[in-house]
Amino acid sequence: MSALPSSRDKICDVAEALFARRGYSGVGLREVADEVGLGKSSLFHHFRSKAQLYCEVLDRALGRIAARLEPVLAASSPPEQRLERWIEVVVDALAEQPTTARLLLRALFEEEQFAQQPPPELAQAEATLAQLIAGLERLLSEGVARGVFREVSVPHTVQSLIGASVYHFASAEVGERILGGPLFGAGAVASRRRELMGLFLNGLAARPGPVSDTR
Amino acid sequence: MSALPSSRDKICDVAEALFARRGYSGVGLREVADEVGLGKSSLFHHFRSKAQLYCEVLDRALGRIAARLEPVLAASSPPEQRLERWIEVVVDALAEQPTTARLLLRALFEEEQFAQQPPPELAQAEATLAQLIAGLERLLSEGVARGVFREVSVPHTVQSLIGASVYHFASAEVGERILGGPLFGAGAVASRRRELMGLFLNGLAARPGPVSDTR
DNA sequence: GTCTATAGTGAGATAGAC
DNA sequence: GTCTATCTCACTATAGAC
Repeated sequence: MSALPSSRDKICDVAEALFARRGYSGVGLREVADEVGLGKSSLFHHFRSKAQLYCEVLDRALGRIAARLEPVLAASSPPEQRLERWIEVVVDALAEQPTTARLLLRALFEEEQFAQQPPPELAQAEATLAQLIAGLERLLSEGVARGVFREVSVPHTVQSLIGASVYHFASAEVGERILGGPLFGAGAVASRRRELMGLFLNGLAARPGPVSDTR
Repeated sequence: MSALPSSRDKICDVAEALFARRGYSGVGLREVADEVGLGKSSLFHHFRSKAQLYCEVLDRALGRIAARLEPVLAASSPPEQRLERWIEVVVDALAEQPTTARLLLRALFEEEQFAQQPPPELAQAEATLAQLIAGLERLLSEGVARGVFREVSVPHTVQSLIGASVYHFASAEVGERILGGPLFGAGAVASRRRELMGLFLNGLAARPGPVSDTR
């Protein structure tokens, strides 16, 4: 499917890269059009407005993550294994498409821009996000209820997981300076997976002692 | 000191709030001037350009954090206690000035805007940040060396600490929906402190078992 | 130190030919 | 479905009176 990308898809791809780099207000449609190889006005045949284009790009990116997380959140394996898989899938998804983390982290800040007249696509993106969060909350609550996790605050743990995973891959030059190398290299990504699993599985483990690797 | 804020300070205060909310490109000097109660042109008597104003605002915010963290990073207490203090100070600093976290997290993304002609104030902000990170790395390395922390990757742990603390207070509506209440209320802030300490002290604790609260 | 006026540029969006 | 031309508006920044 989709062997030949339509103009619409090409516009979205280009816009996603630009929005991720410079944010909503930092990107001009002129720049998008030029990079796609179209005139500026042609964009308005595919999208009603810049806001709609942005929200569609955002929804696409969230949808990609949601699609990969769905099987993890629906699984019936024990919570600590599901959390391990969650971290693995999220890290891999963010690492494969370097634009995603920045786009999503920026989206936190840009929602205000659409507070007045939110395009319908925004509501869909928000619904997707709400579903993702609810799934993660269920996973954590179950772990706490079963006594395999400490009695942490589930919402705060969700925040920490999002922060530690999304921020890292969005941190660009600052992150590369801290790591002393590229964020998206295979080695760095594998390290991130390992470190996040270690931090959260040990950090959430119920009193007796740290959780040993289950594999 | 500074009982009477100068125009310069007022401009910085207003600009900080706006930059935090809408980012560099999302803010017009017109809006800043109106809110300060000045004409647009008057801003240029205090700042050479919008870029310089932004970088000065950023440096100010970073300086506030650095000033509070300095004694923590210079202390000679054991690493796990210093980490506890680090979390406490960072959470309190971010909580007291709600604009700070958003401004700093956004700054990650906006550095590219000044890549061509970076104002001198930007270099100072970067130096301050580098110092902060170096101090945190020292703290963690020492903990690992003494065997009180697991053999984690120090740079990755720095990233996780930044992500989990800064992201949280920058997460705005998304975070409030997850928490089910305000981010900056006294209770929520205390919870955040507690949860972060629990996560990181347990998550970093060396093999035998979780760290007990030292107070 | 603040103002008005304005230069000069580029933005998002529309109309209508092809 | 893409184009050219154009509208309207906002932006950063400057010049110069007060």
